[in-house]
Amino acid sequence: MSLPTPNSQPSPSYVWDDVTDRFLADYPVHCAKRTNLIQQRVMHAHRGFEFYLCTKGSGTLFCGNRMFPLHEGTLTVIPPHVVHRPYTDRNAAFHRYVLSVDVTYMEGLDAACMSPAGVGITQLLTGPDGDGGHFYLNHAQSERAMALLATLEEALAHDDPLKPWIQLSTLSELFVLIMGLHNAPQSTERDKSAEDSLLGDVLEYLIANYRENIQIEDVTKRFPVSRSYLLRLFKEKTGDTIMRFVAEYRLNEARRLLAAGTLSVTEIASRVGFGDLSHFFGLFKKATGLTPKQYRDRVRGG
DNA sequence: TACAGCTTCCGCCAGA
DNA sequence: AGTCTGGCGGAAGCTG
Repeated sequence: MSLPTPNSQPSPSYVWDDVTDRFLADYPVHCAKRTNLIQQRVMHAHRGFEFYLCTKGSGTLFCGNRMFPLHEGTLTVIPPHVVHRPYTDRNAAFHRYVLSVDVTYMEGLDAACMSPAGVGITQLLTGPDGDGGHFYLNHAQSERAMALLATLEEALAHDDPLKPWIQLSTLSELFVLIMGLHNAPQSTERDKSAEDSLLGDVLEYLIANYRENIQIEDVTKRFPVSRSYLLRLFKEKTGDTIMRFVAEYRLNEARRLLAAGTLSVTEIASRVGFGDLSHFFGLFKKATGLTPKQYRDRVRGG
């Protein structure tokens, strides 16, 4: 993504999903098949890689500044510090493997194994634009990826003396599989519908302009579809309305600035696009349970 | 895809 | 001056 900071200034304050971070500190590699409803329904980021293989159902994954369709056989690589959020129908089954790998583990792999060009797996998986990747696996690739993840999940669940080796071998094969997908870029565009393309453009516009006074009318004028169609499509694909999406994005940026900088609350509200302070305070408290100043004091105090 | 009518919520303002 | 709350009108959003 091209969020302003994560990759250039990794800051603990930016990574508000510190639950995952603490978990990864204790368990650098974690893999689980999940069939429950998605719990994490806010935009978040953490310091580990996340590999997201959808095995049943459908949805959408907001990742960086892009929106990827999720359905059986899609695999998404989410690099550290990239803000993401899955959206799925709350009433339909959605199965996925979620593999998390801490950066320290990846750095260990880089130290042990470097390509002839001097490029490590961390850099390869992160990709040139820092956004990771999104792939459509064919049946054989999907079956192989699922088998690897199932083996890894099983190995991690037991105290087997071979656990580190199984971990290493399954991850290695998975990474090689992913790098093969990287080298076949045409497959990433397969099945990409006009709707997904439009939605991607809309997201790009919203993220590029979130600091401005965005109005629905400006958005609908910019894209060659009707207002009602755009609102409906956005809600259907993301689960959020356009203005809620923008508000959430602004709040995330405000949290980062509150924790990281010395700007006043008023200045931060203005910088992230909240023209109205009372509205900012209201939304912030609703999202965090704290006023902006309380949030800053708490984060910086400990 | 467009429209209309209704509900929700954003942004302006005043004030603590 | 900066932070925060609450009321109100209009814009945004939802749905048939």
